[in-house]
Amino acid sequence: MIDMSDVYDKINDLTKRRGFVWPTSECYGAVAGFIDYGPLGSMMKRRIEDVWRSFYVIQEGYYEIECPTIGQESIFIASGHVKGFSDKMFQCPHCKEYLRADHVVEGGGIAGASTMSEEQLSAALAPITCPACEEVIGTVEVFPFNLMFQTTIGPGSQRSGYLRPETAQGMFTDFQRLLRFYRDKLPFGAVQIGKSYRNEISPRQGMIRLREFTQAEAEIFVHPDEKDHPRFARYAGYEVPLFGQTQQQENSAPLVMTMREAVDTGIIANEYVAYYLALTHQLLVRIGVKPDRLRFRQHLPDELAHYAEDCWDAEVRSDRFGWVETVGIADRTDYDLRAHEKQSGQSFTVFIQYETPKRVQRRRVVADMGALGPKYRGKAKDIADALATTVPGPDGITVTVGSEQFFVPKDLYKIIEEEVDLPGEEVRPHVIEPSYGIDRMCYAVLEQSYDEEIVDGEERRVLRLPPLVAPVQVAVFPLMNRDGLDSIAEQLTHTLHEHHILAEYDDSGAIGRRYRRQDEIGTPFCITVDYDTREDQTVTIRDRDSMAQVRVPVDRVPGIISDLIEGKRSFSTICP
RNA sequence: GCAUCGAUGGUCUAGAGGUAUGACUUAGGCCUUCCAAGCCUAUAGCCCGGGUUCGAUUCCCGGUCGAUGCACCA
Repeated sequence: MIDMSDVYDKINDLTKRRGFVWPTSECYGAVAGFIDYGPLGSMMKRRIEDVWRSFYVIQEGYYEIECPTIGQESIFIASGHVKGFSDKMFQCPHCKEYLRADHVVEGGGIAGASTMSEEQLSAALAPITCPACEEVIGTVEVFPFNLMFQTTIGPGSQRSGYLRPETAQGMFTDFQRLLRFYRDKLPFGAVQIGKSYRNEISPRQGMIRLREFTQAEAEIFVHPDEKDHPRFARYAGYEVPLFGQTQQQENSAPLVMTMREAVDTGIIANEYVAYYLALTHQLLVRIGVKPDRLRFRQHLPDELAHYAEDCWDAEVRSDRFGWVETVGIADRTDYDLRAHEKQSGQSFTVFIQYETPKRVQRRRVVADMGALGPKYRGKAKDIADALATTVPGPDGITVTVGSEQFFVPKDLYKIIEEEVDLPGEEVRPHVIEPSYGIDRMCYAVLEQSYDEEIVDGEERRVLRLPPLVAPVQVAVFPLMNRDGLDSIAEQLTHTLHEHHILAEYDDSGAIGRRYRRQDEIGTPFCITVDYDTREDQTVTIRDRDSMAQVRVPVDRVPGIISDLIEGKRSFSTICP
């Protein structure tokens, strides 16, 4: 009935007009890839983040941390972003087009381009024709384009720093502190909501692809051999549409199945990943994503990061952009902790006690320091340490210390065979990472909430936002701004504020106009003070979606509105 | 980043080498006893920089932003 084909344009228009999202620093000309959240957008975004917190922090018990958005170079050397987050590019000398060197080389029929050096790529490109202008490329320089914003820390040192391309690294670099905080037990998790930065080459698509964006990420550290979620029962029967590798390859529809089935049949790698798929589904639906516009797509083997065991994207279908990746849920194994261990030289393991100590046979090489000392002098200690980690030969042991080799005859050490009780072992946890793009969630919610209908021959624009995320929670109107109705309405507004409800008072213009104003920004309920209020202390509550009204005593309003916002009851169950 | 097209009050829009039309919105007032009613009044605009010109919002060049395609990215 209503043409929704250019919903994106309508959303863009509405969000600009009504203060949800603005182009940034417009007075100097906006910059692509950056946006400002206006008053209502900031409020809505905050509410969405708070729903996220209610799941991850309150329900799951993973506390939130807050790390700097600028990180020193070592972090991103370890994470692989310094090296791996850059594309090797070149500029076609003829048409000035910037192109991915490896893609063009592969397109030219040469295999293995992804592992080539810049020089090799440059050489390989020379005889290939440019896919943009079809000229033979010829001599060209291949250069790395890193998606990270680089900066320097401090005035003199010129120490290199980067704006973080994801919030995740903070949870990894704080691993040992977090482990202690959670009293040395697995599993535990920490989350972070904050800004991340990627210097996209050509961002478009409004809120979908930004150079500065908000992520909400959880890093859950689990025992590598225990990927059964302790509270899996919560979501075992929860059904989710799964667009697995097989369905994608066979071009078939997503399978709807319970998480129990998905894990048992091996479609999802383990209970942890399945658990957060289901949780994500529940979360996205709660903020206003329609279930029929939501699916979980598994990464195909060639797009799966080499270290990841399994990865699923929650995709939300947009009228304008198709299926948009909005959340990524990955089992990253111990890749990140291992990388930081290597880069920092620190330990990123957890000591796990066995239930009963393990009795093991152990053979130790113990040096006779009384003999080694006089013989090797200053090097005796190093030699003894080296002995401890070697396997003895029949007559002695040859050890390497520094660049020197020493043959240590067998009478200078003793071999001790012993049985010892091992109380436990050092384990490097695996990481389960649900990573949410908050801006994309905001856009999805706006797009899917947008509706138009004809009421009495007039178009009504309404954002059918869930009350939980609507920026303004309730509006209060006096039917007439006189006869004392206005002061009663103002008083009610104050009372609502005292109940921590964001209520907006409006007495300007006809009552119908005021309803429509609130409809357009998604305010779920409007309260009207009329002449009856003066007689019997009742007001009407009007529901945004049905436009229906019920009359209730004014002193019950705060309680009813709170219940409606929190979803403890629905509008249709309100009785006078 | 390349190519094409575009940019006029908050929004939509008319327009011409001589500072701009109309509607909606917003604000104030009148009116109005529940869904953008009516009347009066007001606020508010030619994307930025340079060039041509007596004069440029209009023509030219460059930039910014946006749309589309390519490329890139997720």
